[in-house]
Amino acid sequence: MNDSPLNHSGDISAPYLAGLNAPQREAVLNTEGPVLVLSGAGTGKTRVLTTRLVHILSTQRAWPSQILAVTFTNKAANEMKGRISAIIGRPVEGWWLGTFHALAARILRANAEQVGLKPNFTILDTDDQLRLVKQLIQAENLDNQKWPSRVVLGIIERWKDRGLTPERVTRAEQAEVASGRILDIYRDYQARLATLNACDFGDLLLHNIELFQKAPEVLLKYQQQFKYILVDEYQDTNVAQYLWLRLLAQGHRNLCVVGDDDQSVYGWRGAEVENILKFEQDFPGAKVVRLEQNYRSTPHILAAASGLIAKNAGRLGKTLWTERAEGEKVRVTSAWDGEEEARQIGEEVEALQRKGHNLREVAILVRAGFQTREFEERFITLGIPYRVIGGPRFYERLEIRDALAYLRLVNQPDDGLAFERIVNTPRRGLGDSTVRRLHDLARAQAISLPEAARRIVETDELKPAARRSLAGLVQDLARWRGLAETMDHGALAEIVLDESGYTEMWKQDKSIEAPGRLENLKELIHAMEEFENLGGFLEHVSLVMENAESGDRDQLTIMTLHGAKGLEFDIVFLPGWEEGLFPSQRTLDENGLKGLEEERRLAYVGLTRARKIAYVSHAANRRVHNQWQTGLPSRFLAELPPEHIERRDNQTFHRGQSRMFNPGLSEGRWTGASYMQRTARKPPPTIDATAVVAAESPGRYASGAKVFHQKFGYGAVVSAEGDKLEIEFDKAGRKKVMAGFVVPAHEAG
DNA sequence: TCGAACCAGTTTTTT
DNA sequence: ACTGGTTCGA
Repeated sequence: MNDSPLNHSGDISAPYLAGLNAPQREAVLNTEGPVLVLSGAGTGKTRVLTTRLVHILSTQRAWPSQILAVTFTNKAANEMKGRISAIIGRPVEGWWLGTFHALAARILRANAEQVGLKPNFTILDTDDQLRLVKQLIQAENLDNQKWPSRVVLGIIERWKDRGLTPERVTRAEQAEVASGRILDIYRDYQARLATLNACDFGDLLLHNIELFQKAPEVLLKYQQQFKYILVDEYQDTNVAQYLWLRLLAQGHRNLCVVGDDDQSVYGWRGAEVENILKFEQDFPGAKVVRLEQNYRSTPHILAAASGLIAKNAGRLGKTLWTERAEGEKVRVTSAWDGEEEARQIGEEVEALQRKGHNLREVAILVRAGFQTREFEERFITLGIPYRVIGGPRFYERLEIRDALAYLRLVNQPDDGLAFERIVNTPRRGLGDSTVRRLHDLARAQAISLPEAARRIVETDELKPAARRSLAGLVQDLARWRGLAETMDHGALAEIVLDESGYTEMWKQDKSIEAPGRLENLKELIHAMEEFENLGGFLEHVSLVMENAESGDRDQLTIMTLHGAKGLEFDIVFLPGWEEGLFPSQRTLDENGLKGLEEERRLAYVGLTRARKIAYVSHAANRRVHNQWQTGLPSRFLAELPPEHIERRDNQTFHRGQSRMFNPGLSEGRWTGASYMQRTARKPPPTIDATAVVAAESPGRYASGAKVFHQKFGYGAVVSAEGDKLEIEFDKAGRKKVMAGFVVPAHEAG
């Protein structure tokens, strides 16, 4: 079936093709050979993806089992499933449609022995990973202060993202981090995972790759099976995922990747924009389709976003256009501090409400999680219903992880990490010293921790009390395992939590969270009932667990820019556009220009979420970690094309504002940490209009001039450079301050 | 073994 | 300011 799809006259008139524009059709109909679909924001990407799958299926090019469709998130996978089943009129069954990790896990379960795992291997959660790494750091006598487990795990994960097993980490690279000590940890870590019959998320991919290399016949089988491969959000793939795809795609070479290089915002966790940038080289003869017609935003929003992203170098380049009516310009406002910014947005939201806008269609997109607080506080006082997306997930909660640890132990008797987690929860008098003993024994005998427990209770190694207690636990576990043979897993879970005393522990607990935790445990058991067996449930938990979506009530959404990728709203507020916060100083420090470009893409993502109106704002002062900082307007503000934005400065602030915008922000004159200065501890007062007006005439502060600052009090100018003053304050010491925020001392009042 | 006292580190997040 | 982790003393 290698002739052009266009020869199939039936294709063109198929009902599912109706309403697609020309490039979209091309993306759907070019089924053979490598295809790169560059889909800008709001160009109907998901529609193209699903239609393409339906097309392949309904022209009988392949069976569902011969199509591999890969997404990053379960949400995306579920959405795709839902849309496909809506078109084909039956549930999506027998498809290979899922996340990279879920699909890789499926392949790995079927071939686990080939890479030294048992098919019932455990997939570790982040918590397990961290505890493991911490143990290894201590065992290696590495300075825990200098190398916190989170950092070490991060390094290991970045290596894994790049497909580097310990043997493949280069010398140069290992020398960079703690003279190779981290590599030792990495090696230990992998060894421990092997003995635990466990793997982490990165391993799912790496073991697949190893499997494919070790067992070419297995690879061949999958290569032949997957006639068509489809990848969503290709710009977010890391090297390991790329290698995995490349291996699988070498059979039929029908690889279609969809993505947008301008929306690559996950570099910090290993994504490589380069994957999408070099797709045409990797897959010679690749057909490139550009989806550029935007169906989402107004021309002003689109132009503002396009103008901004045009500052990035090394793009594949797209020109988004729309047939939509002009709409409104992007509104830019300023505030004295974060509180005022929240107040302004709150007022605007109320105004929108009065105009009849549904709050479901309003979102506030922030750079960092801590920014949500100010808005929450404001909305509570105003009585505006809201929801914050991105809190702790159900399966990350303490009580859920504990309960799961019990269940994992029933499912996999040698799960050492689960054992360690619950050995003294609830309290059983089995503290550090006992656990250390178990570890020693386990290491000496090369057995698992639970196995060590099973053996040690047969000896007089432990004190009678500890021995009795541990023996009780060992017996319980064995008994539960026996029950698992015959009993429904939901009922079993209840018994386990009951008999272990875990439920009782929370009933006794008088803290305010305890009732909620008991609720969650009930919910957990409820969730289990939907699964065939315990193993299936645990797999689901580690790989496929979703946040329970709160219903679509009439409430506005607060979330991070990262979280908003792929979503859209009528009205979007983008607060906190200040140097240091957005672009984030840390990204700038760590990744330089590359980091800046990623931040800019994030800004682009934010703007393009809006269908009708986008509000951008910044505050001159902001409390971060309870310290007041003075922030300059983000350079991204200066990069928005002026003809597509509308300044909506409130009157008190207007004059000071214009000063803040002007001085050559886009010239990159100021770099690094000087963008944000740490200032005093007390909150800034509301702005005094006279102060701003007074500062209007430039150059009036000569060295030595006495000035007054709202926050710092009186001081003398040390030096002045344009708008930036360095001032020796009487009380607050030497600070760098914008001229707009001081008045001559004699005018202070 | 456990609670109180102290101390460091605070972006983004999925699987 | 707050949290989570570690350390120290009872």
